[in-house]
Amino acid sequence: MENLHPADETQERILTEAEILFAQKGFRGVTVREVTEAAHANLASVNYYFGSKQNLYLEVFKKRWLPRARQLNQAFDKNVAGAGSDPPGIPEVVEALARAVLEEGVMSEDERFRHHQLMSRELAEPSDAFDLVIKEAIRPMIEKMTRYFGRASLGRRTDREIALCIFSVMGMVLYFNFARPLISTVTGEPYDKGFMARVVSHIVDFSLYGLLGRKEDAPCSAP
Amino acid sequence: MENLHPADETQERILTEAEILFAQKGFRGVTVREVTEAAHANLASVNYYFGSKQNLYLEVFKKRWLPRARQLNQAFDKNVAGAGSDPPGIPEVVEALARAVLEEGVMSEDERFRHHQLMSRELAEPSDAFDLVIKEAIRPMIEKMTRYFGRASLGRRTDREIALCIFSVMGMVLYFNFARPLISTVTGEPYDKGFMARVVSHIVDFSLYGLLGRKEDAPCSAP
DNA sequence: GTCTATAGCAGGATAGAC
DNA sequence: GTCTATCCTGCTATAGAC
Repeated sequence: MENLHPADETQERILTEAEILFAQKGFRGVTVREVTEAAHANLASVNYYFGSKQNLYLEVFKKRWLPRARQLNQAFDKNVAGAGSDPPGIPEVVEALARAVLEEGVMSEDERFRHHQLMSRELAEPSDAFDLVIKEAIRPMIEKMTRYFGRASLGRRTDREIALCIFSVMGMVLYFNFARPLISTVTGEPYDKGFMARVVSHIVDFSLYGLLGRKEDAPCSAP
Repeated sequence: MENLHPADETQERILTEAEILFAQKGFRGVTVREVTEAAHANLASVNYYFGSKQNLYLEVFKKRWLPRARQLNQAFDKNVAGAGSDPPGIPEVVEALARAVLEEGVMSEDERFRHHQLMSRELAEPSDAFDLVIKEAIRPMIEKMTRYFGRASLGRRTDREIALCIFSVMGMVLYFNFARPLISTVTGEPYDKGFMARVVSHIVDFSLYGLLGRKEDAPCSAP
C-alpha cells in the first residue's frame, strides 16, 4: 500500500514551510516544531531528512533561494536584451534591474518578498548561508553591473564609485521590501500592485536623476 | 558602608549592555543571563528593575534610543541652519541629513551603528517599540523634510512622491549600515572613517543627481 | 537591594517501536 | 520512512535567604 506522504514530498513540504517561516521570523525565531506542524510532518522528520535545524536552514538556501536568485539573474539579462539598445545604456540597465527584482514576473509577489527577506537577514547577520549568497548570487550580479556601467562609461566614475552606486540601488530596493511595516504605516497606503508599480518607476527615476538632475519633464510616477 | 553597585548604577549598566546585545542579535537572540553577566549584575536583577525581558527591551528604546534620536534630529537642524542659505535648498537639506545620520558628530561611530541597528530591526519586525520609534522619531523627521522639500518646490513632485524620495534616502543610509558584512566583503575595504566619509559624499551626490543627471551638465531645477 | 536556588517550561535532538 | 515518547539543555521568572 502506498504511503500518504512519500519521503521526497515530505522533504519538499518541509523546505517550503521552513522557508516561509525563516523569512518571517529568522532562524532563531522559528522552532522545529513550528516547521513540522506547518508541513504536516512529524517532529522527528527535520532531523531525519536534514540532520539538524541549522542544516535545514542551509538547505533552504541551496534548494530554494539559489535557484530563484538565478531566475532573477536571467530575468535581468532578458530585460536588458529586450530593451533593444546595444550596448545598453544606464537607463536600460537600471530599469531592467528594478523590473527583475521588484516586479511580478517569474515569481509571485509573496515569493519575491520572501526571497528578499531571507537575503536581507543574511546580509545583516551572516550565518552559514552568507558565503553562498555572496558567491553565487550577489557577486556575479555586481560584476555584471560593473561591466555594464563601465561599458557605458558612467560619468568619470571609478570602479569603486560604481560599486557604491550599485549598493545604493540595491539598498533602495531592499529597503522598500524590508521596511514595509514602516512604509505602509507612514504613507497609509496598502502594499499592493499599484503601489509597487509606483515604487519601481520611482526607483528607476531616482537612481538615474536623483532629486535635482531630472531630465526635462521627467517620466516619474503619474497619479 | 556604601554599596559597591548602587541601584541606579546597576540599572544603567543593564541598560547599556542590553542595548549593545539587542542591537547585535535582536530580542530573541539575547538571553537575560547574557545581559546580566555583561553588566556584572545578578541574574535576577533584570526582573527586579524592569519586570521582564520584554520590558527591558522597551526601556532601552525609551531611555537610550529616543534621546539619541532627538540628538540626531537637533544635529540635523543645526546642520541645516549652519548651511547659511535661507530658505535652505535641497542640497543643503540632504547634506545636513547625511552628515547628522552618518558622520561622527554628537555620538561615536559604535553608538551610531547600534542606533541604526536597533531601528532597522524594529522597522523590519515591529514589536512594542515600533510605535514609539515611528511617532517620536521617524514621523517628525519625515514631516520636517517634507516641509523643507516642499518649500524648495522639489520639481513638480507631489507629497506622495516626496515621501518616496525620503524613503529612498533613508534606505541608502540604513543599508550602508546594516549591510556592512556584505559591503566590506565585496569591496574588501575596512569600514573606517575614510570609507564612511566617501559614503556620505556619495549618498549626497547620488541623492541629488543620480547616475546620470550630474551637476555639470544637467541643471533643471534651481540649486 | 542583592543573591542563590529552583520552579516551570520550551526547545533540539534521539531512541526505538511499528 | 514515520511516529511517539523522552532526554537534556537552557531559558524566563520568582521565592526567599541575607
